[in-house]
Parts: sequence; C-alpha cells; structure tokens
Amino acid sequence: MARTTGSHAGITGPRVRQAALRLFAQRGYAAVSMRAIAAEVGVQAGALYNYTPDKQSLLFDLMRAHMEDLLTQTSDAQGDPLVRLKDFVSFHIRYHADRPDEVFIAYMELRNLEPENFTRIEALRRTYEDQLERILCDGAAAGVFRVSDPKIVTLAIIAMLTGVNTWFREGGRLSLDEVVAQYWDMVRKAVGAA
Amino acid sequence: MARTTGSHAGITGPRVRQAALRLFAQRGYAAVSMRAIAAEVGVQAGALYNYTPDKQSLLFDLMRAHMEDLLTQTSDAQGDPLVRLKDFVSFHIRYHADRPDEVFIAYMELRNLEPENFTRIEALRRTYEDQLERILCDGAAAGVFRVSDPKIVTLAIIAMLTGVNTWFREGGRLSLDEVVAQYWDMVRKAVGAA
DNA sequence: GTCTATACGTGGATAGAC
DNA sequence: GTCTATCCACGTATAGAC
Repeated sequence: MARTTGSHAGITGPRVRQAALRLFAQRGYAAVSMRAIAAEVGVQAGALYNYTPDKQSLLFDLMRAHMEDLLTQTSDAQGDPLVRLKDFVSFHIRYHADRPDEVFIAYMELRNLEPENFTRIEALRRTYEDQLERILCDGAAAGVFRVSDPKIVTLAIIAMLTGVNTWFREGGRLSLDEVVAQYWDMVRKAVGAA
Repeated sequence: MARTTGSHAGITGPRVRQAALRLFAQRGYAAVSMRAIAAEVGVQAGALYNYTPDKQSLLFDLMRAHMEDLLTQTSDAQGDPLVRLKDFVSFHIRYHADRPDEVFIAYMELRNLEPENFTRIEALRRTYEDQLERILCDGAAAGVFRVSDPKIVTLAIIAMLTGVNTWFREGGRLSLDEVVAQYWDMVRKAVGAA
C-alpha cells in the first residue's frame, strides 16, 4: 500500500493499537519489536512514539481496554439464578469468540506487565469473576444450585468456557450456537441445576 | 556460590535445563536471554552451547520431555469408565500441580516453537486428549455417561482441570485432595454419571 | 568443559530536519 | 506527524586460549 507523508491525526493511533494487538497475539509481546509494529502500520518506528510513550503502555492499554469493555457489557442483574447463569455462559463464549486476539493477550501476557499494571489488570479480572461467583452464591442460597464451594466452581467454569478459544474456528464443525448449547448443558449439570 | 573452573560432565547439563525451565516459565521464552540462563547456572553464556545446539532446542526438549513423561504415566486401561474417568481427573490435577513450570511452558510457548517442533508437540498433546475422549466414548457406549459430543467434552474437561494450575498453591485454603474431590464432583455431574 | 573476547544483528528510544 | 539517522544496550552464537 503506497503511503504519502502527511497528517493522519485520529487515524494512525487506532491503527497502531490494532497492529500491536495482532502482533502481540500472534508472536507474543516480547517477540514483537516496535519496528515490526511500525512496519505493519506503514510508518517508521519513531512515529509510533507520537501515540504511545513506550511499548509497555501499548500492552497495558490494550489489556485494560479489553477488560473494561468486558465489564461494561456485563451487569449485576437480579432475577432467576438459572437464567443469569445461562446468560453468563452464552455471553462469555460469544464475547470471547469475537475477540480472540484480545483474549489471548489478556491471558498470556500478564507476566509481561510491570507490577503496578499487573495489579490493575488483576483487579479487573477479579471483578469479572465475582459476577459469576455472585450468581452461583445466589443460586445456592435459593436452593437452585448444589455448589459446595462457589469460588472453585467459578474458576472451573471460567477456565472451561475460555478454553473454547483455543479450538473454536468460524466455519468449523460446530456453529457458535451449538457450542454454547453444549457448554451450557455441561455447566448446568455441573452446578447441579434441575 | 563460588564456582571453580573444571569438568562438570553430567552435572551442568541438567542444571542448564532446569534453569531454562524456571526462567522460561517465569518470564517467557522470548524474554529470557542465553546470558540469563548461564547466570542462573553459574557459567558463562558460551558454555551453554556444550549442552544445547541453540535456544530453540532447549525449549523444544523441555516441552517434549514433559509431554512424553505425561504419556508414559498414563495408560489405555480397560474397565469401568466411571473409575477410569475418576482416575484421569485425579491424575491430571495432581500431575500438573506437581509441575507448574513444565505445564506453563507447554501451554504458553507453543507459538515460539518452529513449525516442525510445533507439529511434534501438538501430536503428543492430541495423543493425551485422545485418552480422555476414549474414556468418554466408552462410557457413553455403555450408557454410563450422557455425552452428546465427546470431543467437546474432552476439551472442556481438560481446560477446566488444567485451569487449577492458575490458582492452586500448596498451603492455601484447600488441600490438593479437596481440590481433586471438588473437580471430580463437577466432572462426574457434567458427564451425566449417576 | 569453561573461559574471555568478539562478530554481528537487533532491540527500545530519541533528536532534529521537513 | 513522519522521516532519517543515530545512540547505546543487549541479543545469539562462535573462536580460540586454557
């Protein structure tokens, strides 16, 4: 793509983040150079520093944006725990399937965050997990679920659902609807729902 | 540790692999330099090349050793599918909990393998997954399990079980026995066993 | 078998011209 | 806002002395 020199305010910034996202997910943060990101965008390496103070901020901003977006799309709705659990399973699988790169980075690049950044991302993740734990506790209290240790079950369910991203491909043997149905069946049984 | 110059045949080799294992798991393959591994062992970088042709081989050998050890410790035993499934769950959790570094590398560093090495590791992983799938198919055929899609259930169970490694710590709130019991309870229910 | 020294490429980040 | 040029640290890997 031929590119002309000039002003691209408001265009290059997002393209930098998108290129970083793709490359970090594909090769890993440590294996991606600023030059590689610049090449993907179609600029020279120096130009990147108009959009990020450094490489670490690029990683952190991607992870924070992903986690915050995840949290804004969920809610602490009240109501039938069984319905809420089913909605959670469906939402989690679909949301993650739609954003494989973001999910991959959020899980794989935690150790490449500087300590302060790591703490902030972990807090966001904990907030998300708490939403599922809340559903399980409510269901257990209402006698709808048989869950002896909601914390463990929360982690087990999230690990199971997130695992879909390691193998699911659009156009494969199963549609996303079928995948959601299969996992909902397993989750429902695992929590002892009728 | 003061170290003298001299011969260490049969000693330094394992220490190199152990140092690489620890550092790769902690910081990631791409972020670990040969100098860092050498420093951990207590030798100069050049000396490492007496034990490995290059950094890539170091990674591949660690992953292959882990997967092959995993496979030698499992079997295609016949018998009651419910018993075999319970044994699988217990084995998987305990084996992985005992080797957090190996497990972490085996799951996180796949993308840093050269194509040929990647293919070989993936084949080993597939062999392991097939063992669980076989148990589920046998159980479904015998009417002991209600599993509509054994492939999906296999992947879901393995993801769930392997997830234990992200949070389990010796001396924490739960013992490993308790963790195994909790997960077995979930798996048993999820496959629809009585 | 390990050391020191080094070749040579690439890394993140900055300066200053345009 | 982007480019070119550059600084300097660090990367893998090798050569040759001991």
